[in-house]
Amino acid sequence: MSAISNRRERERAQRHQLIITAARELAEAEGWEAVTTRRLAERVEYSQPVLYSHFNGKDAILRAVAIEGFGELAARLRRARLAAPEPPQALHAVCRSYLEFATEQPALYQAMFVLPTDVKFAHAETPPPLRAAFDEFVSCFRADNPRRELFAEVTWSALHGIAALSESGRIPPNGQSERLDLLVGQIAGEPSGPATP
Amino acid sequence: MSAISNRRERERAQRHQLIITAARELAEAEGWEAVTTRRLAERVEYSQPVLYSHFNGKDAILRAVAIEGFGELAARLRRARLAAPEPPQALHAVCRSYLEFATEQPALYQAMFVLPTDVKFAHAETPPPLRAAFDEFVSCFRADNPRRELFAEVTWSALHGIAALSESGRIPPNGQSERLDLLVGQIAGEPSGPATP
DNA sequence: ACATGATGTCTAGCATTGCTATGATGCTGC
DNA sequence: GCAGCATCATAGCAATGCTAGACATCATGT
Repeated sequence: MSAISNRRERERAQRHQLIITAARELAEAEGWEAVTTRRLAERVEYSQPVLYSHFNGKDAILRAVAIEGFGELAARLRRARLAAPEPPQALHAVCRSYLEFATEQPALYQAMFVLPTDVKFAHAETPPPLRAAFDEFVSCFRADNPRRELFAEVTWSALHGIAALSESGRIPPNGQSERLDLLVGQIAGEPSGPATP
Repeated sequence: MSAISNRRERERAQRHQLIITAARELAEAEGWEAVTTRRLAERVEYSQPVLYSHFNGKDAILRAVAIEGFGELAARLRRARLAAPEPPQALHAVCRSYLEFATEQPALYQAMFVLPTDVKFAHAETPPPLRAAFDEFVSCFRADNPRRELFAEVTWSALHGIAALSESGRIPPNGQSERLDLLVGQIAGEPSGPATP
């Protein structure tokens, strides 16, 4: 009951991850609308019901992909922030990293922040990696700023707007760095140019 | 061939609008995933193929709803801007109007700015109302600002981020006005409080 | 006035989707 | 070696977007 079922459990965990990875790759290659349970099952070389023995449904697979993404995003933002020499540049570095993440892996980003989800944000049951990612934004603002959480929230929202509108073709893909510079400059309170309307 | 076919054409146009309105109401009441061609057909009291004699498919209906929304949004933003006494307050008024629009009609907003679309943005074939809505943001910045289009773009993106994350439950619905005040204050170059990170 | 042709509409059906009940197969533990 | 259980696939369900074909209705020309 020990060695054998250990192996089985290991295989099962591997297959669990295989499904997540396959869904993610398929979405990244052809978009989420191409991720059907049949295609996904064929890709992992099992039949459909196997998917349902691992996940409660397609939504659960999507959620698993998203949570995987939260961890990667948090790590990436943290690296960017720690690599920045000075606090003022940290915000810029983190924001640029965020946009790069969204651009390089659009399907993953969609699963995390665009598609309907029941993952709890800003809540007690929030996945730790997600909270960690948000905290990277918070850490970009001085600890004595009583509204740093609000600043982080607005910064993140603005970045999401840029990423989402760009990805869906609603603003031109070019000019992302100009938008980034302007946003960070204004958020950091350094009006660059004649800003006052 | 004149009077009769005139009447027919009029009836056809009415039905065209009826379909758009029905789709919009149904989406607003139960979300876009509840808008199926069967339910929509039943609601307008015709059979499914009638829908396809007016639109090239479900996507085309969605696009028609979105374009209707662009017109309403443009009118609303314009009213807000013109009602503002001074230029500095115009930006705030327009931004607040935008968020109100998104909050009051979430499904319409989704069709316009979230769901996949092939409507051309910032392009030669951009629907005039859409361009008009964007221009309302541009008009909130001084004409001598050489980057006012960029300012408008970033402002709009940030608002969209706030609207989208709020609607999908990714940031708490409360606190929208604080976010709005902070965003507008920073964009307008008036750091409100200890802003510098 | 009546057949004719076109116009408009519906019934019925197809392929695909997410999901599940049922049955076959093979492994575990005695 | 055999009972029992876990594992997996086949086959099927209801619902979806979309379409072909039959059917009816109505304006028009003789």
